[in-house]
Amino acid sequence: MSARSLVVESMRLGQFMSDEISCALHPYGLSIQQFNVLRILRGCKGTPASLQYITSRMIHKTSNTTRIVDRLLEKNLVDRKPCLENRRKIEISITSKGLSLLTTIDPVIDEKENEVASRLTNEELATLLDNYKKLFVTL
Amino acid sequence: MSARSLVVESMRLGQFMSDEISCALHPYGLSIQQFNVLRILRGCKGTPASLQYITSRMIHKTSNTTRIVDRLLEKNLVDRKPCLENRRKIEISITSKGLSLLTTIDPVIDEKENEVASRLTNEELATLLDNYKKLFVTL
DNA sequence: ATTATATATTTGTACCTACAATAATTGTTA
DNA sequence: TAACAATTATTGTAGGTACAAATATATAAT
Repeated sequence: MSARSLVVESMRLGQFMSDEISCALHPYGLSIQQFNVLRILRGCKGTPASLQYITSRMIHKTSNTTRIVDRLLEKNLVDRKPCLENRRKIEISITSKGLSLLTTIDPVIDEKENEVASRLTNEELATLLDNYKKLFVTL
Repeated sequence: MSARSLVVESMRLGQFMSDEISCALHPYGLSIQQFNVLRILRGCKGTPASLQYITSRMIHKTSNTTRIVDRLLEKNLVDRKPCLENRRKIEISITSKGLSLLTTIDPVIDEKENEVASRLTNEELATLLDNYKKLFVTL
């Protein structure tokens, strides 16, 4: 019986977290996936990323990264150039407009994350993350 | 730092659970949401449900239940009738075809749920569910 | 070198989510 | 009762997910 609860409540919690972040991002016109891609690109510190690399770091592994990047391009938050060494690849990088948008959003997301996490003690949080690891040993 | 992990890993876990179930449902041509609606209707034990009621019991609160029910109707898994007492409402019920499909699928889902849950001891599972409750006290 | 295979991205389609607007019906109230 | 508000469901639209197929390029094999 609690096997079912585990599955259902995990999905509910994931949805809850996703809703919290989506809602905080809404005023900035970014979806959670667009935000994610921007943060991945910032983490590259200037080195442009391929679509493949971005996809590998996303939560939804089968997201269609091409189309998410399309929307970031329309807003001039990222650049897209063909890769000269390997013409199958494209090089995607965050623009200064994208970086400054992230700088604005950062504290908002940090606060939201801390607010949610504050409902658990440090010990509870550590235990929870530990149990997560046991649950998806796959991959 | 682990505040961010909490949010991100909770989303990942939710996605993982959702993928596991979706994958198990795939051979039966049902999406996880369609399956959910069928199970909600079975729980009504003959009493037809309104769209509103179904929506209130779904994981994604803003799902467009009208359109999910449309797809179940096309497959003759549910019935839809206008409600005579309140003509704004409609009455949705599961058909015998829907019930027998659920009977077929039940053991497959049970096994999947048990398989995932078996990665934790009973005590870990109880602790996990307990922490979930602390996390979404909202609503 | 030509063919086959692998890699990297794009495109297509069905379904879903989120949000807003609309329409129909019912309830309330002045 | 007429006007206004609330309830219930439907429709519209933009963005996303999942899966499969297509395209282009690169690498390997014969």
